[in-house]
Amino acid sequence: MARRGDTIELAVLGLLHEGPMHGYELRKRLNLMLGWGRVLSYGSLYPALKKMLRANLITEVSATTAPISRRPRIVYEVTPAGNEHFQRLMSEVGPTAWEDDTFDIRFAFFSSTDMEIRLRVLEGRRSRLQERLARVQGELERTQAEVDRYAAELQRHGVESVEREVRWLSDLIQAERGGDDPPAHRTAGTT
Amino acid sequence: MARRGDTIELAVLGLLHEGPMHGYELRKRLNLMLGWGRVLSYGSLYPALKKMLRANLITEVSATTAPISRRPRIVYEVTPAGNEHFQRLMSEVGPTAWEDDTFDIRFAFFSSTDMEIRLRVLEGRRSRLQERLARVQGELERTQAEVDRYAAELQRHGVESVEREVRWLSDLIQAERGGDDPPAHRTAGTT
DNA sequence: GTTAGCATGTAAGGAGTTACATGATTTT
DNA sequence: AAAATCATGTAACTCCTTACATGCTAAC
Repeated sequence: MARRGDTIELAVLGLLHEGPMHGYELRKRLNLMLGWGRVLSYGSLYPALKKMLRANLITEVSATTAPISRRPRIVYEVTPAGNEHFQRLMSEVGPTAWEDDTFDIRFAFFSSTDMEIRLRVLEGRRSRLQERLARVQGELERTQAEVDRYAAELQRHGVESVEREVRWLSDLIQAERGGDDPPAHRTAGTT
Repeated sequence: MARRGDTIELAVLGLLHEGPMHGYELRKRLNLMLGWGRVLSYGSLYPALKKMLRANLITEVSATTAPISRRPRIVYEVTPAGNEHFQRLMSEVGPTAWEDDTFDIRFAFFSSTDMEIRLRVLEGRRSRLQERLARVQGELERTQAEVDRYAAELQRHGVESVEREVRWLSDLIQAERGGDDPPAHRTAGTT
């Protein structure tokens, strides 16, 4: 049930979807992919991998194309169970499912799910943002007594950013619905 | 030296700058102010307040305007030591000082510091973002082999957002330098 | 041959959340 | 009088980061 810390699990399963990989590489790819927030450390990746091994979500694969002499790199592969788990995590709509990190990871691996789920995630994220927007703007109207200038500017910028993201999500939702080639540039004027 | 968890401390001191407040209210104000990221819980606020009491950064103040019958609300006030600490934290440029949360809090309390520090923080944040931008774009050129469509769209959106923030920061820096009234646009002449 | 980067791991600790526990006050 | 909200707190737990520990391989 989509606990907070399943983020790594989701990311690892998603990446391994592209093919077998070892820990070090997994970490690099991930940090590049989510380079704007926090960065993943070995201290959390390796234990997570072991845990996933034990849970039979991934298996070690003995170097297919590996030159023999290298330091024993442990290459992992998704198991069928892992795949199921991935699909389940992707489709789950727990309370934390729309938070920033979680959303980004889900989005990054959209290719590995179907449209139904993509739409659910996109729409869920959008409503969540719109709720926040409404709440903040409502509370601002009531509390507006004395607003510090800088604090106000921060608010304004925040609101603007969220509004931008809402528009972005709307475009993506339309693209999904219209069956367009996923995202990139919106072609003008289809419904 | 600006550890990660001084965030709450900074926020509390900054808010109490506006006048005495009790815990519950502190929390509400804070969550409104930083409503877009994580939300502060009692479980972290109250212990932090106690710790700050012990460190003599704040003191309990026995209800100035308080109607007597209410449940004993513990109202806090900044001490001179707390004020010094606040100023020190604000001006400190530790490795975590430019991360999202920390930056937002600092920015929100800009009114309580002087321009020199404001510029340092704004410029620091901007360079940090520009570095990230350069690094990511560099790595993208090298790794460009097969980029998944959705992953690429996420990247694009991320880059765009960061670029926007850089422009925002640049405007603010110019305003500070020019001695303009702080931010982008000014609500008619209050204060 | 020594530094830099690849590669895997562990132990300790920080920071904050959840859930629990309590009780007053205001609103319905 | 019940429900909501104000108000303060504690304990357990989760997740992650930091720092440490190790050793191989490539480049200079």
